[in-house]
Amino acid sequence: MKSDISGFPEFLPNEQIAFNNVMNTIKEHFELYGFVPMDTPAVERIETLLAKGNDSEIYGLYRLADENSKKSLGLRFDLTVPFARYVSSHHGRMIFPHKRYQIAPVWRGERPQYGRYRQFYQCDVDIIGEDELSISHDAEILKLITETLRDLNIPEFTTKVNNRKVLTGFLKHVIVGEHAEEKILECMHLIDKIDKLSVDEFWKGMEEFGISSKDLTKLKSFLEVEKRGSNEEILKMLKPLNFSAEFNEGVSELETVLDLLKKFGIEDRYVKISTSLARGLSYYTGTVFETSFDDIKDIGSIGGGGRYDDLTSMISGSDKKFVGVGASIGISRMVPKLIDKGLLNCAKSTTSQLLVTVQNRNFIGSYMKLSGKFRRLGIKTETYLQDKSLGAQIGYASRKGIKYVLIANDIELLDNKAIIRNLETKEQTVIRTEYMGKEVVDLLR
RNA sequence: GCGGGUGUAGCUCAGUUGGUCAGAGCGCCAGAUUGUGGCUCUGGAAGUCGUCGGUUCAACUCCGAUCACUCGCCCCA
Repeated sequence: MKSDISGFPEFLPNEQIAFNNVMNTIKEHFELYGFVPMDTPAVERIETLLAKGNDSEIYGLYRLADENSKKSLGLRFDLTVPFARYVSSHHGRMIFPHKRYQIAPVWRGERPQYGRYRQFYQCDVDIIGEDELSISHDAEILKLITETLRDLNIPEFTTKVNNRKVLTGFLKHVIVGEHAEEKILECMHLIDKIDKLSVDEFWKGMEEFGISSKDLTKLKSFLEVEKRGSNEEILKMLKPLNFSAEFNEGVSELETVLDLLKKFGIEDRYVKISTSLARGLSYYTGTVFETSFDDIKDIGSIGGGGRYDDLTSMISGSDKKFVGVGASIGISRMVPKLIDKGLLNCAKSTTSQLLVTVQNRNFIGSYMKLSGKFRRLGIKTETYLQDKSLGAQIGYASRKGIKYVLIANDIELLDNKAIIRNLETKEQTVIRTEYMGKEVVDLLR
């Protein structure tokens, strides 16, 4: 992937087609589950953005042209904050549970590097309810994400699942005193990074939270549970730990979600309990999950999400409570990687199915009319309008990946005859062009 | 925000201690092949060597500045 402006990727035609195919597949799956499209402005008020992110994440701070106005806008850095704002301003006219998806670019003011951009697409799905939302939706979202990724024909992937209450239920008991809440959050983030750190680094970091050595031993065995077997076995080991009521609730929710997934027909191999998974975002309160490729480790996660018990409180002070569960797929990171590795088909530099070649330019109108007949049959058709030899015209089709060319000289044209050549098999078929129907559509498939 | 690297044709890059060093491969265009692409062969177009300044008889080569891109860290998708 090359970008002329650092962090703002651009694709060549064949890559863009591959990217859009991925995006369309995701969109189709989201809609198959009844999620409605949603779009919001690229900018939000700075106050809204700062309610969640920090300054460095907001790429480009724009002040409105009116110098007297104190209002300033910034580019969104995710799709959740705009969604929260949207809900808090339109909830009176929305129907709950509300299911929406949004596939759109976001911008971040971070330094770019491989697999990390300043502009990238997020594919978000969320289900949001007023006051409460069945935990079945957690499983539904996981099912949707799993099926979507599965149907993308990408390499093997696994989704790690956990429940925030499992972690907080434990940590609340071992981290107490001043600033306990912040420390718990920090501690969770450290636990989340356990795979990236060395054993020494990790436990050295843990010491800073003032956890007793007895509790650290507990934590250690707890974190190692995930390495010991199947989800069922892990749950069996977690239950008797009985760290606190909240912990038990988390384990029970985790069990419910996994049980539902089984009932919903999602195979066990796609989902794996990970007791160390927390995810960075602070608003998650229950189920959390994160998906990565099994064999491609250097790009991090390709998607993730979770449950949040209070979406809009960070935006508005209203007493209304909106509970949601959502997920996001990071296609801007995933697609270029798959292209680099040759794991995504990007042989075609065109969406055309047929090229109508032009041999006698005096009949250009007839060729165009003929093209129109194919278009009305739903066949994506190009007419070759440059003054080049037939060989060059076919070469053009071949290089772009157009599978069929139509060849006809003026005599054939007047006789309502044409040759359809399949460039992959070299097969040629003579067709009649006055009344074309299903047989032509089948031929060009 | 902090710390490295690189900048020569559309792309990937080579250019020896400053002195025919402005090159190769791929791609592109044309022809061999007057209705039919990929292969092969032949020929062709294409670069103010990132930019500005300095050192020198001489700079793609050395020095400085600047811009751009890039890789790590932080953070994230």
